[in-house]
Amino acid sequence: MDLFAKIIIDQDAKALDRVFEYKIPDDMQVEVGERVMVPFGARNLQGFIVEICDECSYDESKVKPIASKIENFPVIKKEMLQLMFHMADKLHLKLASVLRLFLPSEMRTDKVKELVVRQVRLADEFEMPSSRAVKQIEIVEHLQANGQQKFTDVSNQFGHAALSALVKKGTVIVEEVQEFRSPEFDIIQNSKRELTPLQQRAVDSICENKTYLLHGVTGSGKTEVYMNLIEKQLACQKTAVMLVPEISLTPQVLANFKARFGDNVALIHSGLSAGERFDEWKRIFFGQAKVVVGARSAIFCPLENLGIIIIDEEHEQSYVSESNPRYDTHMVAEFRKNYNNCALVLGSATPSIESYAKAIDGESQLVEMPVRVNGMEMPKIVVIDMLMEMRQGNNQIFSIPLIYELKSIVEQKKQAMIFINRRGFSSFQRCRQCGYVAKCTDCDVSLVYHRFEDRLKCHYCGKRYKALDICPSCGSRDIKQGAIGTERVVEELQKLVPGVRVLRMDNDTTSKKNGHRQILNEFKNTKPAILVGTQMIAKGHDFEDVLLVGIVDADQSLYQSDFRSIERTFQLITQVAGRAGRSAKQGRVILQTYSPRHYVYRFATNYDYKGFFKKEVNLRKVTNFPPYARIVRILFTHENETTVAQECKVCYNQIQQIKEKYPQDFVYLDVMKAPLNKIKNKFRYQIMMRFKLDKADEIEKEVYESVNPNTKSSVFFEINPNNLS
DNA sequence: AGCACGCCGACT
DNA sequence: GTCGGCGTGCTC
Repeated sequence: MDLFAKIIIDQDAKALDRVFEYKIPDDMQVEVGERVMVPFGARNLQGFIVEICDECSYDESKVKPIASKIENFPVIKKEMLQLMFHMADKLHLKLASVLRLFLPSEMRTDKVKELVVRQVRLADEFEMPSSRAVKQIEIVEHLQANGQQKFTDVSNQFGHAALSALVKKGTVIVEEVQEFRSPEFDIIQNSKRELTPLQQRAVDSICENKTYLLHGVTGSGKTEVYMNLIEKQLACQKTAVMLVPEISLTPQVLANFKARFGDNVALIHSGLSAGERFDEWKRIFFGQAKVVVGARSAIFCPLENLGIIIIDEEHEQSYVSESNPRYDTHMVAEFRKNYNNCALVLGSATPSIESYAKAIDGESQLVEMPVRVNGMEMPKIVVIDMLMEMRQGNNQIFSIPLIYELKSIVEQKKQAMIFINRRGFSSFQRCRQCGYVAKCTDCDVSLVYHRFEDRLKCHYCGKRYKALDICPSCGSRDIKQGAIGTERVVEELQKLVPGVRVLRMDNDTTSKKNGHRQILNEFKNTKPAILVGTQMIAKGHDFEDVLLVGIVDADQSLYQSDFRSIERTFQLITQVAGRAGRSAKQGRVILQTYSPRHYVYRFATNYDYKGFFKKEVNLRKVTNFPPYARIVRILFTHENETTVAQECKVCYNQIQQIKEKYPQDFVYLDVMKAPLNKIKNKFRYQIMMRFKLDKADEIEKEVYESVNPNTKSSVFFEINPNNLS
């Protein structure tokens, strides 16, 4: 009987986003998940088998046979196939574009790369070639000196003829070997430590196949808890994935895991070369690596028999992919947890409002670690009112108290960090006399200043306002758009605090290879020293001699046009503060702000997460924002502006009809140009909507289905987007 | 996506 | 006459 295969063509095009049916040749054995070549129109394309059946639903006379297999095993495992359908359905992504997330790019680029490498080595016993065969002798000597080599390398270096002659004689043996390049890492000793009772309790309470929220203050030793949980799983023959924000995957962290888990661990991070990445993937795929530690995309690793999934710093927005295909790591982790019937641990010192709300509602289990391992107090945070500083005649970046503290640090030959809060590129307008910042009357988020139009705009509803020239609150004309660059801060510091080494760490200085490590090493060995940097200094570096942390302009993240901006500010302060006083001496944090009375600073300085959560979650409830509402953004892009605008409008009209069906649920619906109206010569228009949760799934589904799949524009869906652009 | 088919303008 | 522009439509 004839067999047929349903195949997804590996092309990222809307028109091909469905299964195509092919006949399986009688002499071909295939399985679901395998990668094959198929004739497609005039071409031969790669495809993935997603189903095998004994009849076909397409006109049988038009069905072509599969041309050939690419590997002889399924590259996409069953779980991932289900995940593909799940993601494509929930996030409205193209099937092929989801599949591409599951495979290292090396497998697609360059026609087809082999999973195994042909290697040559000398036979155990052989006769030396005759003295006339110069090339052959060279090869034998080369192999004697260097051991096993790649077939292609030897053949390129010494010529194919000589090598195959040796193979024919049996002098050289060809083998197909998995060759793994292992990534470089610092060698350190296994730092396994005795657990504190609190850590032990956390480890013990995470034992079921549930979702856990591990809320542990900075310095409470969450990493040690994770490592113990992973060891527990390894002991019962299970595997583990641990996700860490890319920015935290420092050489030190990687070395720690390597020291603890040795060859059992595969590390996936952006510093790997393409080849190394592919090799790590192979080790995972074939079961040699049982633990995977990596950034966001590691959630797609082909581990089988998962026992635990850990998402460290779960509140980090980098867990939401912002380029296509857009996905949310939490959602994928939840799927894999259910499929493998294993535990999912979300860890953070400052959980996202959404995750903490779930724990409070009993959807996940809350595990708390409220005390630091070394029993130290959290550093004291001092709030400096920059408006007051200005009124007293200080117009500089640094407040008098901060300069004073910095000088004192230099005298003591200790260290300090200066954190520059710089998020995104959008800027707000602020009155320098009273601290007033303009907000949208409809959305309760800060307005973004658009220099080009000299207007203020709300990025949630598109409402436009006149730019400020007189402050509506105090009548002053002293209004500024403020964002401070790292270079300027360094310059100022060198002027104000002479005789100290000032190091800078930001995207510019860390872009070259190992830049990150170099700067941190230099900082470590220089005293006194000041390290100036952006987000990347906020994460997990422990320097014993850092006794002071300065936060230059905390408000930068507070007045982003984003409903999560207040929460993010709280998270940043807590994290940055955690850098000070990691050793015996208590640290100090100086926080400069123009809005000293904002509630976020009150809660942050008291390290009162729960108080902050209560206040914030209540605000979200009253103003109808997540987790009490859902925001959906549909983005249309096309090179022809009339086309996008028109197609977007048509879609909007459709959704307006849905809105009429659910008048109680819609809080907001509008069409507008996207904040970034044109990118790479493509115009961007968007529909923004917000509706209450009760019927959110139902409404969302109707909204998805109302979008015409045949538009010329590309259409992207985003749910509760982080930043709008 | 990419390739064929097809229907209009300007060139050896 | 025909070469070639890129709009439209199809690929199991």
